[in-house]
Amino acid sequence: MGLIAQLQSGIQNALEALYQLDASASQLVLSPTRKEFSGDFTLVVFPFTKAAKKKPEDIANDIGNHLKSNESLVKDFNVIKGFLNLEIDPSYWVEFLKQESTNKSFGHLEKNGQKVMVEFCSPNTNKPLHLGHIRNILLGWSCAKILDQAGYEVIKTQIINDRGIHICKSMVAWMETGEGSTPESSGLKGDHFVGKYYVAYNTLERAEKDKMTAAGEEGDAPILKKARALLKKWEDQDPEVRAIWEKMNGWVYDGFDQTFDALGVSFDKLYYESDTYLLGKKYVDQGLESGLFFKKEDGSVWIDLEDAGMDQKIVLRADGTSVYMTQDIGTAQSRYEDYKMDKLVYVVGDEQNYHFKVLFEIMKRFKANYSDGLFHLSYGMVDLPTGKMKSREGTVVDADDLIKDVIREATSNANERGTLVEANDAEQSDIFRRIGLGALKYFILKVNPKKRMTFDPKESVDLHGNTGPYIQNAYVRIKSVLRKAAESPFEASFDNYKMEALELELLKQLFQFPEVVKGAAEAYDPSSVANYCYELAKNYHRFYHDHSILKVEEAVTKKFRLTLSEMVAYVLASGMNLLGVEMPEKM
RNA sequence: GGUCCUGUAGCUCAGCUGGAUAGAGCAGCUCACUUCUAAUGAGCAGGCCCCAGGUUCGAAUCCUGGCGGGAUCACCA
Repeated sequence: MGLIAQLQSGIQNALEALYQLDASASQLVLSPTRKEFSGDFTLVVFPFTKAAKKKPEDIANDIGNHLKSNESLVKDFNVIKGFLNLEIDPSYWVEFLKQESTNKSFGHLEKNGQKVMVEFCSPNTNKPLHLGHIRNILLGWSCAKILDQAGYEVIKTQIINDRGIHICKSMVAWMETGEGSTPESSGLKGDHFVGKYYVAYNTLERAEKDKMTAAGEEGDAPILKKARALLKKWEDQDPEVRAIWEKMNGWVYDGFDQTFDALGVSFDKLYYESDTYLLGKKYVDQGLESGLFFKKEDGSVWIDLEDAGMDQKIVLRADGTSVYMTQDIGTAQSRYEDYKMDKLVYVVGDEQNYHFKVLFEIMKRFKANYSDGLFHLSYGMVDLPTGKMKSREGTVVDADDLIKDVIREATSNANERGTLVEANDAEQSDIFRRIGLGALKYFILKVNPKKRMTFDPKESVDLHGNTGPYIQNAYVRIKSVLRKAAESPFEASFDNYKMEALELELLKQLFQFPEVVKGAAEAYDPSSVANYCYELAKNYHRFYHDHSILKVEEAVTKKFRLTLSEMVAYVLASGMNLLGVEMPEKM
């Protein structure tokens, strides 16, 4: 039984013995004692005043005394107002360190036999990735890591939006103005190359439209008509068009792969919309048969969700073609056929909240096996200090540029400090990469996903304060001490060690880690892990500042502090790994 | 207009399943490197937790109603 559960059952026994009260564990608010009071865990006794018919202070004292004499864990207690502060026998914490410091799977929850699929990134293939995708990718990746560590089997996937009018626009522009150029011939990364033609298309269309307006003509620009014709040919499987489409998409995928590599992310399975966009139709037929859907006079198919507080929603056009919802129904079902997952998480921006609310309701009515496990990890838009990112105004922050910038910043910062002279170039650039990306990833993931966030490029590469590098630095400090310690090995046991306040605090924090992982997995929220890592690093920095490790005389103290440090390093690395952040050994 | 999200220090954010005197970082001002790395630590200053009611022994946290910001209410994806 865990410590908390043991305390709770002790308190239950106390309440039963003292007041014949039958309290459920959930009624027992047992929280870590606030720093300004002494004790380890605090029980709030106000809820029992009515049933026990006593003053809060008396109840707290009664329970405290009962626990002290019946629970060996509880060494002492104090009462302030209605708060019972319990002090755990310090040997418990020392024993905890002894046990868990060698546990290579500390913070890994037991396998629960469930499968979860996480969809994230899901780009269009007509332009490069930008800052918004980065938030999406980091959230999805981190979420997948957290779920994996919380005991799930995780399948990472994305749906690639590789068809539609926007792709055809890039194609038209390239066919008209590209003159056979390629990413190689132009020295551009594939996705940027194709993106260039998407921009070119928009410029062309606007120019044509302006000319038409000036001439008093109405209607669509000729180039738009060409793009539409291309889409029609694509849908009719025209081999020539398909070949160009495949070639251009191939360039884009090459480019994306480089960005994914740079970010250190990967996927287990890719779904392409060109394969899936027709999948939903058979479910429309099923829905019609079962009466879930209904047909309007024009032949379009709808579902009525008004009894669930939503509107009517179209699921098939009158001409029999799919809409977004049709595709998502089909894709979800086909994923289930592929993987039989228990849960399905979509990492998609919050502008699609309503879409997913409707989709999940439909899947529930379809009685899909995984419908209780559907979750939309919705995140807010990323703003710049100057306002919204707008592609028309050229204020979009490109993903590749951003990655380069943060690494460059980490590099120049480190060179200024000049502490890495002994490392060779390859080592150095790897360290700078870890620091730069650590800064970027932490900066984005520390914010609660639901919140719209402001991204200040200057602040994102800041290496002081509540940042990724600050946490990495705590790890590096430990590693440096451990390296030095390894030079003169010694044996000692710290069984009877008497801890300093900061040491106890660090241990209690380490103790929390599995709970943090569990909570983050339940809430699909990496920011709680980020904040935990920060608090742990902060306490370690303070400990490191106040207490020597290698310079203390007593072998017992030295051993304890080394072991404690080692475990802090392990948990920091493990926690940051959940955010997709790699730790440098030196910095 | 309906629905959903959001509002905490000058700025960026924690805390929100109700608990003790609301916390960090940045920016500003002090101080501490002959040290296991100062990418650090200690301190000062900075708050009608958007407003008004309600529930409660207790509200930043829950409820109601406002106000500000955002999204959405497409046969685009």
